[in-house]
Amino acid sequence: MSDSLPILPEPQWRAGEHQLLELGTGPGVATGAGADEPCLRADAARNRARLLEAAARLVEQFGAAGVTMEAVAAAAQVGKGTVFRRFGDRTGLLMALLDHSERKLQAAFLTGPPPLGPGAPPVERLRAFGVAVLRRAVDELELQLAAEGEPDRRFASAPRMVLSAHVGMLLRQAIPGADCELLAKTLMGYLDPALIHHLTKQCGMAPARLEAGWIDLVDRITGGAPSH
Amino acid sequence: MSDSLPILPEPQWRAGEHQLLELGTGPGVATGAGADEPCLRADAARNRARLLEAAARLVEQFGAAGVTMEAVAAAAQVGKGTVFRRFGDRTGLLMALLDHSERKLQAAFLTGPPPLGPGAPPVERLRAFGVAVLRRAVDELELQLAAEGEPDRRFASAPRMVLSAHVGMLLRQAIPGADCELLAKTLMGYLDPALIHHLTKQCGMAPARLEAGWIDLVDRITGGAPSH
DNA sequence: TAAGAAAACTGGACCACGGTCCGTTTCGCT
DNA sequence: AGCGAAACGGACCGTGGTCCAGTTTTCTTA
Repeated sequence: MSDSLPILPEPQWRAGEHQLLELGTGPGVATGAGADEPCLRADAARNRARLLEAAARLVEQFGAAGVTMEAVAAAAQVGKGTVFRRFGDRTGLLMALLDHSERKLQAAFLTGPPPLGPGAPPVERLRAFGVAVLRRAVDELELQLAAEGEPDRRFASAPRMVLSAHVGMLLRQAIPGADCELLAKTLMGYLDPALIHHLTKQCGMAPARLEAGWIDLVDRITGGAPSH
Repeated sequence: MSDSLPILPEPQWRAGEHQLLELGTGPGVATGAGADEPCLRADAARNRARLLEAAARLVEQFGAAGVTMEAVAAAAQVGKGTVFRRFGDRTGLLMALLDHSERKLQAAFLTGPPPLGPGAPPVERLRAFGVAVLRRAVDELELQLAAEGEPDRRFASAPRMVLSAHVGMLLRQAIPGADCELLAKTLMGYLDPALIHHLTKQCGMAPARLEAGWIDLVDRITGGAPSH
């Protein structure tokens, strides 16, 4: 009975998608639509590119709501099944669309210049981190919102976990005695796209106030730890 | 052309649903399936009760995923359109299902005994509040998760806003100078059902640690404000 | 380098579910 | 009883997601 099922279709979407920390290869950020797909058949890679391009076109034309799996497939002249095979589900496609700026952010705080990157004291890096995420959010808000899938996958997504781990690391440096894992989740909660959307778009709060709120929050949580 | 549309279907689902603070009528908590629908036609009220009962049955039988609008309608011997007319959408139905415990919680911290209710110092009330929400979450986790609809409605839902407002009020008492609205959202983020699910079910974190984390968080944010 | 086989990919038919619409029925009031 | 408003119910639609038969690519072997 074990030979009838062909070893599971093997979810190979996720190959090359939002990987966690694989950016020790080159000096800077990937230059956009370069060669970043390691092991993908020629036609598959081609179709993947066409799908992403089509999806991006749909986004800027009709907004995130216009990114329908069938529409993307049609626009890319590809079968619907192909879209799902490549990206798993709608959420996966949207996340792939966000992947580029995601990596840019990761590179910035992992290997970039201070105060975001290494070199500055942790509390200062924390402050810069939040501001960077907030600024990035105001651009891609719609996409980021649409990319939030089921509630239980929100926190399990690779990009979110990278950010959370980074915050946790900085917190451990700033306040070694605390439960930094939990505090990191709290800080990340402040940067939830849905919250940002709610506060800026529905409550009409100015982004500057959000940034100030982040600074204040970091200071409170780190309890006036030495910032330099 | 203006007489053809009957003045808008008038979204009267929400009548009697998760209202904000209407609980000054009785001494204690509503006794379950009592008379809490003010203005609803007889057949409508009857069907509403049948629908809720059917939905609850489905939840305990197949879990929240089993609460399909068609299944609920069928189980209640009612047309599908009726379900939508009454509850607006799936989210509305799930929220109605949670309404009861929601009101119990609200009553507890609004008019109940200290330390949750009025009478205790604000910081202490904050601590008790978080613990209460965390404890409630471990029961209804699945339902609460399922009831989270679109990301942009998460923060706009009436129950969530009530809790947030309450936390904000306590914070204003504890730390008058701060941006308490923002800090309240942060604290509420810690109590996000999706986060609780992630930490307890996916990361295997013990609820006790979450509760301790809440206490710590409150203390950090209120900056050692007098707790008595 | 050519041929053959296995693995991987493709694409569209198919399904389930959320949500809408509108003709029909029931209720509550006078 | 009669009337208008409200509620009912199920046909209908769009979309996310699955499945599998057929095709293409790549690997192996000669």
